[in-house]
Amino acid sequence: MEMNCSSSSNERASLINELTHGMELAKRLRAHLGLELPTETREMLLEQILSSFDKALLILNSSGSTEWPQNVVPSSAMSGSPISVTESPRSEDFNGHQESSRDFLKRRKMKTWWSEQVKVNLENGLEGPPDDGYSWRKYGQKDILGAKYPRSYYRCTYRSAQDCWATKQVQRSDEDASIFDIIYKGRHTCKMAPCSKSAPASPEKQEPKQQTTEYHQESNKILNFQTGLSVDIQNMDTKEMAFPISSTAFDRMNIGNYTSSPPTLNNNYFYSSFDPSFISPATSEPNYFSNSLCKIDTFGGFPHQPESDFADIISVTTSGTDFPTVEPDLPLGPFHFNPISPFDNQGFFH
DNA sequence: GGGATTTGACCTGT
DNA sequence: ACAGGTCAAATCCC
Repeated sequence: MEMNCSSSSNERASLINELTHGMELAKRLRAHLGLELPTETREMLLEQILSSFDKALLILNSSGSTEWPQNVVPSSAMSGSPISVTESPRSEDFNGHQESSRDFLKRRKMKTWWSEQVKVNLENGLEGPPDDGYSWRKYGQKDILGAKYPRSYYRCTYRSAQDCWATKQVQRSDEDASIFDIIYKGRHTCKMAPCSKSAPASPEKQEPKQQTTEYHQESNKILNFQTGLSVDIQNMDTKEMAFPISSTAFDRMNIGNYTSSPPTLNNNYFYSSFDPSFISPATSEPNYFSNSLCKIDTFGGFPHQPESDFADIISVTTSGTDFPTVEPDLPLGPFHFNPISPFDNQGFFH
């Protein structure tokens, strides 16, 4: 899966093709979405997915590299999206691409945490948020002042084994017990155990004394909840729709038939999905995507950073809608490390 | 018995 | 001093 600066034009063309394909997928998804999300939210999410692809194409085109295929149709012209990139407060610079891609990337590398709200269908017996595809170990629970429910703290099961420092906090919403606020900190650097593990992860017990075995029993459903289990993203904090594509949103687009992936992988998710070496022509092959993701070597160096580094929070908004987590001290964020990142292209940075 | 969870103690920042 | 976050021994569960 090595795909570095010397990637061939063909590979880049594939990347763009996949981006284009992804956009088409999003559009299809928009057409077939269920009724779980409020219409507004659903539309917003999807439009952002589309506009994000839009931006990705823009970035590719504005990379300045003449090596890039020019057959990309940037902008909404292709997506037909009624919402342009100006939708995002911080993306306005993208209009007329006044903002350089580098500047754009600079902005993107700030956030070290992100949150999302997950709504569960209590009727299904779930006591906690859905399995997000990772294996978490609970290491603490704390009553939070003014909060109705305690906050649970989780860390990656493979913290010691693989030096993976991803953590998350889960707290049930005061207003709506079916909503869980999940804050992810750090990204997974672990090469996860087989994603096939329908495993379990985060049976958040938010209500003391309540058992959550039902949650585990529902894990299979969770892994397929795109097909019906109502675990919805509600992270539509519109205060900062800066970067429309949310990993979670993207994941939930179901490229790879896996819809509950956490943002932590998302950068990898995002790009890997366009990696010709990872993706089969039929991107919808069940599990293929997920498995390939699991094998992605994530951004080097990160795992060795103390957890406290994650506290370097720049943006204070929730927003699973943001492109998540890029280490502030990483020179170029995810793009820098992603093997297929167009931004590794020398032409782009130099 | 081993891994996961619980929970009081401890640490850290404000 | 207080609240939030983490540790780690005790406990639970398979």
